[in-house]
Amino acid sequence: MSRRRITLADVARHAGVSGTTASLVLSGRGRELRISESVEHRVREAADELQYRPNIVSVGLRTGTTRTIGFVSDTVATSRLAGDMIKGALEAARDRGVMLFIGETEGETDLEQGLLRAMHDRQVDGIILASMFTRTVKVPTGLKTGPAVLLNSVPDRSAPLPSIVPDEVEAGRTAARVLLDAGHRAGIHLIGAGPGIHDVPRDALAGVERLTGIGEILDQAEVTVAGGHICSDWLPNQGYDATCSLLERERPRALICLNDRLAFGAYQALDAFGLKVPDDVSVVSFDDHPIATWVRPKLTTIALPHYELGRKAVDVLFAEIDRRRDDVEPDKETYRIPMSVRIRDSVRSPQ
Amino acid sequence: MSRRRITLADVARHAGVSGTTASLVLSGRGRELRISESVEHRVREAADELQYRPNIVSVGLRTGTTRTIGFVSDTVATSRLAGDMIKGALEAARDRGVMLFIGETEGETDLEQGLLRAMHDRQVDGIILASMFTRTVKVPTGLKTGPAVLLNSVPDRSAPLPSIVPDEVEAGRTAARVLLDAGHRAGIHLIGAGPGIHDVPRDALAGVERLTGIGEILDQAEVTVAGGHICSDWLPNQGYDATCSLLERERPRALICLNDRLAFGAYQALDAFGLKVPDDVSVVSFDDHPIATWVRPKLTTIALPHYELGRKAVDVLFAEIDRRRDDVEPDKETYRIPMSVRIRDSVRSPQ
DNA sequence: TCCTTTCAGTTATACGAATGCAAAGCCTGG
DNA sequence: CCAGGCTTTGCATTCGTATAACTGAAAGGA
Repeated sequence: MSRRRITLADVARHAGVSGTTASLVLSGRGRELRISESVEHRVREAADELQYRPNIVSVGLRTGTTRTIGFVSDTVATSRLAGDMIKGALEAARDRGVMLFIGETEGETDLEQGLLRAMHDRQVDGIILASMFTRTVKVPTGLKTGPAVLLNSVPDRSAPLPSIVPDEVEAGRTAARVLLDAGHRAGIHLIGAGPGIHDVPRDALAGVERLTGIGEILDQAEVTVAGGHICSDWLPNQGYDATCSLLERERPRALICLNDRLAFGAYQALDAFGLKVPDDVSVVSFDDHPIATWVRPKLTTIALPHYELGRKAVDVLFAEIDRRRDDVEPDKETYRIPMSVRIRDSVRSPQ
Repeated sequence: MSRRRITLADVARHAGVSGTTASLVLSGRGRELRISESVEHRVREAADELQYRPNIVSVGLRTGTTRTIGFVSDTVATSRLAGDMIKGALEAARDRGVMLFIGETEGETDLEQGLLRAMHDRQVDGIILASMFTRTVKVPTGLKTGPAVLLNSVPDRSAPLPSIVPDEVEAGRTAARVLLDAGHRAGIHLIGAGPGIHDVPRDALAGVERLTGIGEILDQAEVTVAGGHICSDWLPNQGYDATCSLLERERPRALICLNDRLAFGAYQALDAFGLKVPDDVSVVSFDDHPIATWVRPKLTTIALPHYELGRKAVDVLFAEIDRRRDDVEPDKETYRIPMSVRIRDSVRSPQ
């Protein structure tokens, strides 16, 4: 096909110097190692002219660093959430000249192991283990060797690792404040979880934390939640069913839906009962799924910061890589990324 | 940190043979090169015991093949479409023991160039250039060097490349047949494009092809489209507006929406006018976006085969890699992946 | 004058696996 | 008992880059 790639040796020959000299110049250490200005210039010229690009595979073999990180998630396709997280990670990586391997485990341990091994075989500089919904995970052994970060999940006691999660408790507080600020004091119902703090779908750490935040603010205001309805999955039809069964019993003034898909179902149920959002019932929700702007009226929701989560994961990972290099003790902090509210048209004061 | 990786030399030493022998055995060429059974066994034992894994970076340097491919798309986050395509590609890659680099160009040529270069620097075995909506693309120079495949786009005359696209024309035919089979003969309106074959959003190849298929079948049945309404973006609010302006003028019996998000908007408009789907108006659409199963009644739609597109791209890419290796002339075929209909509850016979 | 520094690079080697070539061991037939 | 062929294994080199160690010449100091 096209002719052979240009190597460092070609550049050196073209500039009439040794490979070492060319290497020194191009890795920017020419100055400190006393390469003369003229030689430095010659080498740079030659590299430019030949369009030299270092072969990263070779550098990887020699130095052990490949400017490559792995992004392993349990599911990439389930929702666009993953997409935004990957996008954030991708951009942060690009800023550093680093490439991203991606892999998907589908929650299966052996696939996960295989993937982590495949990545280590390729000498990745670090790994991001991402989860598609916030939860506690057992850290796989394959992660304990090199630099790693948990994204959207926190480690159980098995191993300390830095982790990045959305600040769900604060999001819960925000949601409650939105309703209080609008003047709601009664008839507030939860859709998807509650009323107890542990009435959440299995492993749904986000649920627990959102409820915690909600409860905290409502308690402070001495407002009590009128009721809650747990759903096993946070999907539209469950939101619909839960809301219907609520509406058969009583007339709520406000709904806090645990995510936007539930809220979408709730909209449908309210519509079926001839109730208007926000005149009859206010709705506030979580995630800022695209559908939140598609429904009428548009949904006020507390946004998951997927993009920022992805970016932050890369930042923390590189900090971790640096501390390992410098032999500093590893990070094990949990970074909470703020979730900001998107005020739209689904909340109004009662009356 | 943990102790040094096990290398081939360790295995050889442990088995009491030379590196060559160990290499031969482990690369499966022991038989053909007549390594004795006992030695072969010893080497395998040693490799097992030490948990040897070949360092792919090294192999990459030596052989030039890294068991890695690049997946470059214009946007990964815009919709979940990308997610499914990546998922398909990922699984097909995993079946081959290959890893995937991903990158995003955001449609910018210089980012694209940088990415392609970064991938070549890492000696990828091939590249998939994916587009998030079906269109014609100018093949970037960086792709002409190595094996490459176009996904969800076709090359312009600048260079021949194999490409994978959904079979949109046939999808259009299917949509038309769905309505004809239900007995619709009049009052069929298009939302999002039409009535002319080139009344589509800029670059929306999918639009042209869907319209072609629709027109073909309706013509055969001597049915004429009652009207069409082009939308600049295929988003819910545009579907809403288009449908509202239609409903102000006349009463349609069936809508063909050019995608599910438009259909969602159409649902809202129909609802606002007090019209019921499917009793008053049938709706058929394209894509099979998750929302198609969330709306009530569920939407009959012709599904984009994202997952299959991703898989096929990897298959074709590897076929291409093989033919380059064997010096066979390159592939330049366009592979059309069938789009299958998801019959749900939004179509009923008129009357 | 002789020895030490500094300068401005170069030579040699390593990273881990693959592979062409050579050679050692074994067997068989004369 | 040995030549010659086959079988089995090892040595040395290669991929492209980084880097420790070294060198030859000039300059500086006693």
